[in-house]
Amino acid sequence: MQLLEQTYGEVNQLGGVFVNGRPLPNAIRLRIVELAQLGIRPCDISRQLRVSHGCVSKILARYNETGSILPGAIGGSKPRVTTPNVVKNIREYKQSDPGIFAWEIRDRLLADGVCDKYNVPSVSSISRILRNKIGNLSQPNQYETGKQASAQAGLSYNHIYPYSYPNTMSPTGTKMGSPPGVPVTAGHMSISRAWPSAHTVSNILGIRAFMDPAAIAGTDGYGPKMEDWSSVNRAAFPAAHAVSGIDKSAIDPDIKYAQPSSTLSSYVSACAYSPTNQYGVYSGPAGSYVAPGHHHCRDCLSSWCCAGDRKPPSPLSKQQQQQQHEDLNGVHGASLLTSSS
DNA sequence: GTCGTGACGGTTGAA
DNA sequence: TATTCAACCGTCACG
Repeated sequence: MQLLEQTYGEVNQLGGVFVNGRPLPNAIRLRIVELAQLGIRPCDISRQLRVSHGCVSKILARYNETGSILPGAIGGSKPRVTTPNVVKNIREYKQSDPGIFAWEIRDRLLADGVCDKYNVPSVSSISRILRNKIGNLSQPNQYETGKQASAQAGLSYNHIYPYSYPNTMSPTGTKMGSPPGVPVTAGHMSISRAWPSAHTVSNILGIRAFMDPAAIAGTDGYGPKMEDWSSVNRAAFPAAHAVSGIDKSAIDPDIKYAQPSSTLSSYVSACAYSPTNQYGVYSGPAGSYVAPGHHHCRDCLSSWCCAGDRKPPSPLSKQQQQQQHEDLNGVHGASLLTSSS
């Protein structure tokens, strides 16, 4: 079924081919951003590329926000927050105070700096940890009659406050009424989610090539899995990148999969579809008109890591525009981007 | 006509 | 191994 869809795709109202549930090929995503930066209106981009305007809007918004044209990481789960260290600390808290509530444990994890607000386990997770992992310490099987005190402590909050405590927690997760001045993990904003990002160095280093022609030529392009995509991000473009002084790429949590090692043949960040199907369709001059003068950081092999060197957009030459126009015509015509200058 | 947004049906992959 | 769940996707329709 899935294979069928990937093979044939679907056709939207504009006549464009897409695969439901799957991201557009990076070539098209890139083109959307390119055209937008050329001043072409989203509605025109939508028509030219035969991509729904909602999608164009979404991709552009995402690009403006994160600096990446890449889709986010599809599937999977968030990284586990119940690391051994966290469990260990929870165990200690529980041992020292068998009647401690899960939300109190959560607060203590924050206060003690074991976790920050981005990776602190939820109250329900803590409850689960207490129940499953260290329940035998102070929260024995509820069928047991012994150890009543601790067991009751464990049961009590489960019965009264099953999992959520909206009235006892501040928006920051700080327990209401906790002593003022208790540190609640500040300064982790840049960490974002613990979820690995497409914009991690490992991803960038894994870039092998920019475009998979199959991804551009037709629905075959949807075949590669998301984890095989690598960073095609704002680094390829000269537009503003940092927001509020923060390099968004650094905090962008999009993709979580490292890419196979490779070289960057162009400052246009690579888009590795599948490792076995990577061609530098966009690796050459095509990138030149995308971001004239912008080059990889040679130290990190990333075009985005050094956000500071991003340059403002430069207008295309007529020749470049002509080439781009030709490229555009091929986006949905299976002949896209075989060359550009 | 353009654009932002939410619902929807779908895919994906870790747990 | 199969299922569940929560992330994401692009399209579509609406305002």
